[in-house]
Order: sequence, then C-alpha cells, then structure tokens
Amino acid sequence: MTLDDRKKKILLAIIKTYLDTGEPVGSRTISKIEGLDLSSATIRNEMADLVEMGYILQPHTSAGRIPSDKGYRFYVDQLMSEKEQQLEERERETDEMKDMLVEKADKMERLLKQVARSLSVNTNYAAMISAPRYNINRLKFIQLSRMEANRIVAVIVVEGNMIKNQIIDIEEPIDDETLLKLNMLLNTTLNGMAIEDINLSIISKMKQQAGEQAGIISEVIDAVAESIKADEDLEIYTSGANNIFKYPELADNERASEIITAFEEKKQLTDIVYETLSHSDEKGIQVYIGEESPVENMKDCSVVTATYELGEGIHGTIGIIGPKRMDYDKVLSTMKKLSNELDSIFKKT
Amino acid sequence: MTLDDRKKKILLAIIKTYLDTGEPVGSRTISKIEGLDLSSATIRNEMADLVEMGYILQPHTSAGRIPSDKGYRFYVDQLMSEKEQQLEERERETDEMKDMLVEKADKMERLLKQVARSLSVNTNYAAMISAPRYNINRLKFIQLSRMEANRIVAVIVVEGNMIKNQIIDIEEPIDDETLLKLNMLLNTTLNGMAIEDINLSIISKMKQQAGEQAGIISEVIDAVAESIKADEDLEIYTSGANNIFKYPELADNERASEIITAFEEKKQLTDIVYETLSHSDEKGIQVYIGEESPVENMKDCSVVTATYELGEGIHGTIGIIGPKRMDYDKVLSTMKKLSNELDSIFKKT
DNA sequence: TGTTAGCACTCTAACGAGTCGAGTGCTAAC
DNA sequence: GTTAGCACTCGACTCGTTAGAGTGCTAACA
Repeated sequence: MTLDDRKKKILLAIIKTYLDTGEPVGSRTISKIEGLDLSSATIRNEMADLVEMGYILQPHTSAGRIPSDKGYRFYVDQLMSEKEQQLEERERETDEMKDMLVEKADKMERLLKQVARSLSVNTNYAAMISAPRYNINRLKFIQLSRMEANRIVAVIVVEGNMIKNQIIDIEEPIDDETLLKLNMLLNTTLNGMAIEDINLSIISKMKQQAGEQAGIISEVIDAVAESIKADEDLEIYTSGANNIFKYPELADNERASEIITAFEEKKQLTDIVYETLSHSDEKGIQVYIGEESPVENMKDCSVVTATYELGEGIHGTIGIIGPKRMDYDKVLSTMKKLSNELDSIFKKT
Repeated sequence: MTLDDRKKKILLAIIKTYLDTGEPVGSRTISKIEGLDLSSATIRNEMADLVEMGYILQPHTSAGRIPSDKGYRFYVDQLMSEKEQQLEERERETDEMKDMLVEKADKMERLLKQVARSLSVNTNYAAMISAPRYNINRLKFIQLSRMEANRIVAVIVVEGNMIKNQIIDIEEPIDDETLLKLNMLLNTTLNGMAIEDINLSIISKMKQQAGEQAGIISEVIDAVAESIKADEDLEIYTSGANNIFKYPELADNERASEIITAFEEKKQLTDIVYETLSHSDEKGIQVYIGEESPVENMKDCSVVTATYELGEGIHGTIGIIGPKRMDYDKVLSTMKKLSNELDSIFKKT
C-alpha cells in the first residue's frame, strides 16, 4: 500500500486537528473541516489504511485516531522541508523574539538564563540551554599573584576567555622576583597548549627549571587540571519545567516526576546535549519524537534541539521538551530564529 | 477549656498516627493503640473538645480527625523543647551523616550541591541550600594582568576568598610599569574597603593619580561594582524537588506545579532564606507550618530551615520543604546535625 | 461526676447497571 | 471508487445501592 496524495492530506489533517484538541479525532470531523470534500465513510476507509501502515493509532475500537510516532515523524519531516523554502517569511516573529532577548546581556550566565526563560515562555514547553562548550581547551594565559604573605591566587584563562581561579596556600613566603620568574616559566611553557598535551615530561622539566619552587608548579598544574575538569559536566540552564503540567498526558505523577527529576539533576539533559552536538553537522534543528528520544524517561515527550555557535568549534545547545502533541510549526520557527539570533549575538562579540 | 495532660496525650497520639498514615484517625484507633486505656467514647469526647479548641480538624462529619496547623505547631514546639535536653543522644546518626558528606569538597559549589542532595535523600523531602552570603563585602585584593596586547584581566578578591574576574579591553597597549603602578594604586586605595564606601571622591582621587590611565580605573571600578552586584541574588542549590510527588496531598497538578516553579525560579526560595536569616539569632532551627510559611504558595507545606555559619557575619541557610504531615522528629535531628557539621567544616577551613 | 456501652446517624468510597454518544466497520447501492 | 446507512463497540457519565468507618448522643454504670 502506498501513501498517495489523498492519504497524506488526510493524515496531515488528523495530526493538525489532534495537535489542537489533544483528543482522538474521528472521521466525521475530518470530512467536515477539510477542503478535500470526502464523506466520512471514505475517510474511514483511508483511516483504516493509515492505521495499517502505522501512521495513526486507535486507542480502542470505537474511538477516533491519534497520530503514532511514525505519523508525527512524517508531519515533522514535511514541516522541516517546507521550512527550508520559506525561510524569510516570518520576519515579523523574529522581531518579536528580539524584544525578548533584550540587549546582549553583560554576563554569559544571565544571557543563557534569559534565553531559556524566553524560550519556555514563548512556547509553553520546558526549555533548556547548555553553556557553550569548548571542545579544545587551549591555555591562553596563566598568572600567579600574591594575595597574602603565603597565599597566592592563580588565574587561568583558556581559549574562549573562560577564566578560572584557584587559591594556593604555600608554606613559605615567596618573593616578588621568584613569582615573576614562575609566571614567565608557566606562560612560556604552557601557553597555547591543549590540556591533553601537558604530559609528565613537560611537568618535570618545568619543575626542574623552577628549582626550589617546584612544589608550586605541581599545585598550579593541579589547578589547571581541576579547572578543566570542572568544565566537563557542562552547565545547563533550564526554565519552565512546570509547563509540563499544562499537558494532561504528561502531568500524571509518574511521568511528571520523571521529567522534573531530569530537569533538576540535569544528568539526562546532558545526554541530550551530547547527542545533539554529535549530530549537529547534519542539520540545524533536530526533532526526537517519543521513542526516538535520546533519554529513556522522555519516551512520552518530544524533544526539539538546535545548536548555536559561539566561535571555532565552540557549540552550545538549546532544547525544548514537551508533549508529542507539540506545536511543531511554532517550535521549529522559534528555535530556528533563536539559534540564528544567538549566532549573530556571538558573532558580534 | 484547658489543654490538660490527657488532652495533650491524645493530641500527640493523633498527630503521630496521622504522620504515619496520612489518613484521618478515628477514636477507636487511638483507644486501642495507646497506653492511656480509655474507651473510644471517651476519646471521642476529648476529640470534640480538641476540635473546638482548634488543634484538630474534621474533614467531614463521619471522618476521623487530622491535625490543624495549630496542632502541628503544638507538636513541633513540644519536640523542639525535648530536643534541647537530649542533645547528645543521637550520636550514631551524626556518624551516618558524616559518611554522606564525604571529604570536605574541593569546591564550594560541589559541597553545597552535595549537601542539598544528601539532605533530600535522607529526608525524602525537597531540599535547598543557599550559598553563604557575605553581608559585608570587603575588598581584599585586586590584580590587573595583561593577557593580550590590549586586553587585561582584572582579578578581584573579596573577603571570604570569593574571586571575581573581569576582562577589560583597552584602546592602547599598556606597559608593564604602568600596570604595576595601577595595581599598587588600586590595592593601596581600595584594600579593606567595603563596597558601599567606595564613593565618587575616592574614585576621582584615584583617577587623578592614575593620570593617563584614568579610563582603566573607571572600568575596574565598574567591574568591582559588577562583581558585587552579581552576588546580590544569592545562589541557591536544590535537590529532590520531585520528592513532593511522594505525598499525595502535594502531588496534585496545581500544587505540584507551584512548588516545582518555586524550586526552578528560586525567587521564592530566596525569600525563605532572607526570612530565615533575619530571625537566625533567635534560634538555630525554624519551622514554618502551613499558613506560617514565608511564601504564599507553600501554604500547604511545612518549611524547616536552619542557618550555618562560615565566619564573621557570613551565613547560609539550609532548608527542607515537605508536606505538613512531615516527620518533624527526623527532620529536626537531621537539620541540627547537618548545620553543626557545616559549621565545623567551615571552622576547620 | 467521669467513663463507657450501645445505637442511630452521616458521609464517603466502591461497585454495578443503565444510558448516551461518538465513532467504527461493513454492506449494499450509486 | 464513493457514499449512505446501519448495527455494533466501547468509554464516559449518571444514579442508586451498599459497606464500612466513624461520629454524636443517650443512658447506664462506678
């Protein structure tokens, strides 16, 4: 059996209606609403076919039909290819979005929180955003300064201007000259190096050159390692997790609890981010419907993600999580605009 | 009517039973379980009195009784005064807690997250912890370092060793000597000052002394101001918000959504922290039952908070939020131990 | 006078029967 | 290939019944 043009139309009509109402849709509804002028009986026949082909489901014999994951997938794919063409069309909405992002915030953290919030408020779904992740962590600058007699603070700047600090306690006071020498040593040796490249031989060589101050070298190296490690669990900001309560199919205790937990612990959101980043070259926006979801306990949800780029190999992810019966059209537009917006904000920086 | 000894016993019995079961408790249940050997009829009479006095409620005529806020308050007060005496008794539990906190974590953030987690896992309620708040923000150390030709990084350390960074772009390259001079100037002028005390006259005086580099002074001052401002909305870590789903009386959509939102947006948690800190001198632990809650949408919950001290005037708050029918006994113990534990961890530092 | 047994009464939760209506599948006619 | 028509299915809803837990009150008892 083949998905001919009429079947497609009917399928789309079913899905659209279901997105609106959230209730199984019957043959009569479709026969009336549509411009394709067919009797309910004909629709019924076609529907039976669509069930057989797996695009729609029947909760029970005498109920209407609801879209299956496969059905949603068809709808979304359709939508995505449409989007390709009419890229410009919704310029107006872009402007709306712009208002909400306000001026490119002074602090990255604040910007991200704001984006997440704007996304969840706009869509009425739960939203997340991951802080841009630096794939290659190259050291840019190291500076030790004496803060108190035997306490120095290490400032470590990595590519992308992420700054890390570490306070180091030392047993014996250190004089200005030695400090200067250490700074020179650290910078000349380590600048431009990726973290992975700092091996034992380099460290021991540095220690040798540092002479008496070898102990501090270790501490600094540790601090460097530490500051990179802390970055490994990437930061994720969320907003509007409570939106899931707006959708009865997700709001029962079991499901809601799982989703809320995911949003609080962020572990699973991290998985989503990694999944997205690993596919990010293919296409801007990714849609995971139901079972396709990268994480187990979102099998009843749809997850839409997009990546934004901050610079050379520095990516972040935005995502929204909602019911499978999601307003994909709106969500896709919003995501596309937002990810473009983010790109351009960061380009300007 | 007076709350005589027998009434007290019955009231406590009712509350304890209700804490266990979560269902209205009838006269027969009490008459059987207790060591006070009274018939159900007598209990009924007393119960009628307790209802009249406002300690318990009757959901409907033919149901058992449940504690009112006033009843819980009586119970908690009772419990608190008991706790005063038998302070040592539960040494064993302390040890259990210690295991969970693992070694005093390397990073404050990680420690706080861990504490929140341990608290929620231990109690099965939702937990929060606020990062220690520095009431008086005194500057301790400022350091400018050149990172690239015309980009310097400012490191600002305030009392309590909180470190802030700011990258400052400058139009013209700056030589080492000037940088050194600026550092001297900044440190000698600003060290030890509270943020509030840095007024215009000081700034203009500094600018004067800085000569050509006056522009940088402004930027640094801005950065200083900025780094303090960012601290104003205090950081709060949460854990186990999903625990509320374990308690049917909180798990219906309306209520759950409100609580989840509070935990996600943190605004209301902030209010709780302020409320707690403002009363923290009175007593270590505070219990807000139902309507007593500092925030509107936790009127169906009980909130238990405690403060911990990191040093001179530097306080933080831990809190748990759960149903009014909460295991206050366990929660109070846990909180007390935990806040002590935190105190001692920070003392050692 | 305080306590208790006993009993009628109240109210909810649970169950089952009956009804309604939306929707289906199938057949026969167009 | 399309459609009208009809019997059938099944969940949602309503309503009356029942069971049981618990009460309040009264009268008897110590």
